[in-house]
Amino acid sequence: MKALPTPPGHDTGAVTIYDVAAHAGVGIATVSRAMNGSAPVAEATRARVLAAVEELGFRPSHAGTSLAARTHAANGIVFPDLSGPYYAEVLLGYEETASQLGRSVLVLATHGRPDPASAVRDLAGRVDGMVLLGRTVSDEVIAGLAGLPVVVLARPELGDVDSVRTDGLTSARALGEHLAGHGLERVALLGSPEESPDVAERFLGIREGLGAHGIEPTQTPCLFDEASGTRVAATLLEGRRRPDALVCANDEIALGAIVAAEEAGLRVGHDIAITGWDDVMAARHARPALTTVRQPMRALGSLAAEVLDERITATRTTPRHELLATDLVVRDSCGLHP
Amino acid sequence: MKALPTPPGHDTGAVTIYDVAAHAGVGIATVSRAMNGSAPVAEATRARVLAAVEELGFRPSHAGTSLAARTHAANGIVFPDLSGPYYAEVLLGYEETASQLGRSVLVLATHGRPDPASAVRDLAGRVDGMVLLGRTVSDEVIAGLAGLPVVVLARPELGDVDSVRTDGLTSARALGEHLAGHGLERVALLGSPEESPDVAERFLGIREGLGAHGIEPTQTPCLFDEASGTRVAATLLEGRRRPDALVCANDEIALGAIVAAEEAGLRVGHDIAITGWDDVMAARHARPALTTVRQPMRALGSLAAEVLDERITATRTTPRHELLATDLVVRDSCGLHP
DNA sequence: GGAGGCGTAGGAAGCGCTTTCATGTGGTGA
DNA sequence: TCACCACATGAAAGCGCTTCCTACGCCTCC
Repeated sequence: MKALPTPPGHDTGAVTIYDVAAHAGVGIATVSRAMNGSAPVAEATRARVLAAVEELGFRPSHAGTSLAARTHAANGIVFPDLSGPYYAEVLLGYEETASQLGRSVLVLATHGRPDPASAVRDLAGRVDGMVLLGRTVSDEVIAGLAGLPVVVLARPELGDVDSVRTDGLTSARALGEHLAGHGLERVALLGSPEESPDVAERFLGIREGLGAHGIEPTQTPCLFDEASGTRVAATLLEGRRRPDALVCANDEIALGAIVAAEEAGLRVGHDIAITGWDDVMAARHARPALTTVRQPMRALGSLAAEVLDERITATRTTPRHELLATDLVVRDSCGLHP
Repeated sequence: MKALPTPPGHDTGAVTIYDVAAHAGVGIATVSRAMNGSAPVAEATRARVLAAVEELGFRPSHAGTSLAARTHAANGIVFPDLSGPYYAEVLLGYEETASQLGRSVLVLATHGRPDPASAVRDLAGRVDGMVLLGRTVSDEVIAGLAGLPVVVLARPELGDVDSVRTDGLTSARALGEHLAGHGLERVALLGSPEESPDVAERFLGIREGLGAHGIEPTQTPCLFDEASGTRVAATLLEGRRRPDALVCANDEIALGAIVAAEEAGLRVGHDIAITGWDDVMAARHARPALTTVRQPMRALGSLAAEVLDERITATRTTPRHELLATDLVVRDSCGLHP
C-alpha cells in the first residue's frame, strides 16, 4: 500500500473524510461519492468505505458540506414568542414537514430581544429560507432579506412574499351571527387589533356578523394573556350598562374573563356570554366549556414548510398565498343551547 | 489604486467578504478584523469597511465562518414530541438563554420519525452541543456522540453526561400523603412508568406517601394523552371495587379521566379524587380545578442551556447534575378542602 | 543617523467537504 | 492485434471565512 494523501493540518480530534479515506485505502472523492451516491462507485469499494465510516464513527462536518454544496439544508422559523399552545403546534407541523424534506429547523423567538432585526438577519445567514410569524419584524427587514426565500405566517400579504394564513373572517362573521341569535345586545370586544392584523380581521368579521342584526359592539384594548383578560373584564363588568357578551381576541383572554365573571357572581353562559379564539386545550375543559374558533395550527406550520420548500428548490417562482379554513366551535360559554 | 485580489470563482449572486474588501479598498483579513474586532483596525479603515458592509448588504456566510472558526454557534435540542404545553415552555427557556449566550437553536422532534438515531447523529454534525429530552434515543446513541457536549433533560443520570431534572420524588410523596389524608383507600395509578423514568419516579414517591398510611395503590398502563385517559379511566370506573382516587401520570390523562368520571355520573372531588402532573393551563381552568404538580419548565430549559454552555466553552469539565424543585398544587379535584 | 519597536494591513494557508477534470484499467469491435 | 470506450477513481480546485505570519511605515531612543 502506498502512502496516501493526508490533510495538511489535521489537528482537531474529530474524524474527517481524510481519515475515512485513509482507512479505506481510497481517495476522499470516493468517500464522498460512496456516502452520497452522487456518482457510481464499485460495490466492493462502497462496502469498504461504509465499513470505515462505521468503524471510525465518521460524521461529516456540516460546515464543510454546507460550504462546498452551497446549501444549508436548514430552514428558520421566527416566532414573536413561544409561550402558549398555539405556537408549539405550528412549530410541530413545521418541523415535521421540514424534516421530511430533509431540512433541519432553526428557531428564533424575538420576544424580549434587544435587536430582533439583527437576530433575523443573522439567522438568514445560516438557512436556505425562513418563515416569519406575525408582526415579529418590520416589512423593511423582510425586504432586506432580498433573495432569501421567505414565507410569512399569520401576517397580511406583502407583495411577492409567500404567505399562509387562516381565514378568520368567515368564522368571525359566523360567531357574530351566532351571538346575535342568542339575543345578546351589549357586546364588548376584548383585545388590541392594532397589535395583530389577525385580530383586526376577527373583530371586523364579528362586527359584520353582529351588524347584520343591528348590533354595534364596543371595543376595549387588552393584552393577550389571562391576567389581562381578568383585569379588563372585571372593569367592564363593574361598570354601568354591563355587557352581556365578552368576545375575546383569544382563548387566554376569555379564560381570564371567565374568572372575572365568576368572581363578579355571574353565571357564564346564563348571565353573560364569553367567547375566545384558538381552541386551546383549556377551552374544552373549562366549565362552562368555551365557545371559540379552531385554527388548523399544525397544518399551518406544515403548509408553510411546504410553500417555503418550493421556493428554495425553485420548483415555483410565482407567489403563493394560502388561506386555511377555521371552524367555529360552539360550546356552552356563549349561552346554553337547548 | 492597484488591482486587488479577487476570489477565483466568484460566481454566486451573494456578496462575499471579497466584494466588501474590494469595495472598501482593503484586504479580506481587514474586513474580518473590522467586523469581529478580533484585532485592532485603524478607526478610518473600520469606518470604511463598515460602510461597505452596509452598502453591499453583506451577511457573512455562516458556513464559511463555521468552518474557519471551527464552531457552529448553535445548540441542538431533541424532543420526543413537541405537542403539549410542556415542551413549548422548555424550548422557550432554552432558546432564550441560548440566544443570550450567542447561540442559535436547532430543534428536532423524534416522534414518528423512521430513524431517530441517525437524525440525532446528523444534528450532532451541525451543533456545538445538544440537549436531549427524555427517552428519545438510546444510551448507545448518546455514547456514540462521544466528544460532543450533551445534557440530558428529564432522564436519569447517565455516567458523566450532564443532567437537569426535576425532583418528582418529594412532591410525589407529598401528593401520596395528601391523598391518604383525604381518607382515600382504593387508589389507582394511571400511566406507563416503563415509558418514562420521570413517571416511574412519580409513582414511586406516591407509593411511598400512600404506603406510610398503609395504602397500596393499583397500577394501570395508559398512554399519555387525553383520549387514553378517558378510555382507561372509564374501564376502571365500571369495574367492581371502583377506585376512589385516580392518580394520573400527567395532566392530560387526568383531564381525560375527569371526562370519564363525569360520564359515569360521578362528582369529581366528591365521589372520586383525580390528580394530574405538570400544571398545564387547562388544569386550573378545569372544574373542579385539577390538583397537580407544577414543574419549572422554563427554568429547566434555561438551566439546560447554561449547563451545556459551560461544557462547550470548557468552563467546566466535571459532570454537573441539577435537580429542580417542584410544587404540589392542591386544588379541588382531589377532594374538597373545608 | 541608524536600530529597534509599534501599530496597521496584506498574503496565504487552511477549515472539511463537493465536484470537475484527468487518468488508468479492462473490455470490445474491427 | 490495436484503437476506442466506458467505467471507476484520484488529484486538485474551490466554497467563504479566520488567523498566522510577514511587511511596511513611522516614530522613538540611544
